[in-house]
Amino acid sequence: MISHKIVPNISVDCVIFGFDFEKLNVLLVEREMKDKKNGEILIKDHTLAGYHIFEDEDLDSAAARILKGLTGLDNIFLEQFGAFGQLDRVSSPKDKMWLDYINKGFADRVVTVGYLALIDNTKVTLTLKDRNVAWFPVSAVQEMEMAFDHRYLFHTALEALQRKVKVEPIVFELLPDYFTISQLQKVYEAVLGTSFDKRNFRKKVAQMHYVIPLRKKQQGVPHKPAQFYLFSREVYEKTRKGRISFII
Amino acid sequence: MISHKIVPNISVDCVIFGFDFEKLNVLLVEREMKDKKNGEILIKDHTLAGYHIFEDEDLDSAAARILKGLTGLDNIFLEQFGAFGQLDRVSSPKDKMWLDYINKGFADRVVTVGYLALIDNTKVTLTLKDRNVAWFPVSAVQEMEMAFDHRYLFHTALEALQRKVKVEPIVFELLPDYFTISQLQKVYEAVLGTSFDKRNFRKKVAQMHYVIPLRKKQQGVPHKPAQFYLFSREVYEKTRKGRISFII
DNA sequence: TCTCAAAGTGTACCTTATACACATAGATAA
DNA sequence: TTATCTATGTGTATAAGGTACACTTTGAGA
Repeated sequence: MISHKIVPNISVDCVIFGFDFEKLNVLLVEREMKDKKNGEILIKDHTLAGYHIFEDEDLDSAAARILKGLTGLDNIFLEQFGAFGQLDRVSSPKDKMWLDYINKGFADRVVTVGYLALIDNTKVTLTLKDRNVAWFPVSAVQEMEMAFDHRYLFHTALEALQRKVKVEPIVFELLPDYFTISQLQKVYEAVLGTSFDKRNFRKKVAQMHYVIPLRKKQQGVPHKPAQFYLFSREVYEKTRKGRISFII
Repeated sequence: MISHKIVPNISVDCVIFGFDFEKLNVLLVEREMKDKKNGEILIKDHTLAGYHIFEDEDLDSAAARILKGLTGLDNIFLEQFGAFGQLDRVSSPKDKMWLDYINKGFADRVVTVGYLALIDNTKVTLTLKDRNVAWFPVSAVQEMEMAFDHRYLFHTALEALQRKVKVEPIVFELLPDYFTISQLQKVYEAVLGTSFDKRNFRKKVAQMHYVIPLRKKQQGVPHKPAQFYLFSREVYEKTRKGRISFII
């Protein structure tokens, strides 16, 4: 195992979104610091999954490394949503105390690059069991204690996700390979915080030729079983319409 | 005048777009290095407007500083389009030689944050007169020698611009305060590399209530004088429709 | 007053968006 | 075996927006 030198003033933070067929969640790491003498809890809050980059890796690799370390998953949808370099972003008293405490040679001034990750919840739930890492509903984040500027990063990531979802077929990254139309509708609703008419939604899906029905249905559900579909990126690329319709 | 310490491994690069009522242009800086003895030209190419950030400024300020230094302009539209940290982005032989030559204490490994700037050409043409800085048609960049990974940054910026233009009213940043509908159409065409039907375009503009006709017309033109319009961000904010129409 | 050049205008057709209510399949329990 | 439950799955009418297409108008300058 090679040990890598970190770049003390550049980091990568991942906002990892997951969908549990009900709501949108985000993966957060618990941060806890106790007084060495009396065990009093001095810090207890949450951070995004992030770390400094290594001298011999590029930004995307750093993000992928962090994601793999946390979830065990490779080949995850991962995309930058911004770089953040406010002078005071790691310098609240609490955060300074934390940086002293862990003492890893990070700089006072750190520019971080934010990455947005989308993962299929069903693939990762188990892996996390015994770590200080957990899923939280996106709606809960606003009331949580967050380290550094991570609440802000989170919001920026969510906004980026909402923007992208309307323009690129990325919700599929949040679903398993096979999914039903209702599930697809629910992801859109969860991400955008809206709701759609079922019939109109299905009409739209019918025009997405890259959402392909399978010869497979749900089994064992106490109601009419739903048909499964899959997303074909190949068909998407071939049939995408470069519609120019600028905003009014 | 305070002298600032630079951060040796973080920089900001600005892709500055301008529009001359004909085509889209980009502002580039000429880079030249001559052999100290015989005067032979060893490097002659172009770079984006960029520099390392200072220890006491954030990313946005660094970009604004660079823009101001080059154009003399404040309050310019400026938006990140990505962070770039490939290991080899500043390490071609030519670029290494250049970094040795200017010898400013930059690191071998530099992460840069790309900023996209949009400016009204008419405001800046004069200021640049006697500098090694000039406008180049966007279409010419692919055949130009470019330093570092600046051609790639440029392309990424252009794509980001094309995406944003469809979704946000930012083309107005490329026009003077008063403009005609034809000029507006030409910016869209120049940015997107397409052309539109005049009547349909005007119908669209008629629905953009934030493009407001003035009691003012062109003068001295050898044809029917066009009416001037202005862009009102205030009206835009109030009347924008949050249309959700995800892509098929 | 004629010419030139770009500005400015309208209509018909097609595609997409929206609003809205009931029948269907399979599992479970009586 | 029949009834009940629950989420799936379907169609139509209207409004809004997109697209294709050709001629008239204004003012400057010759």
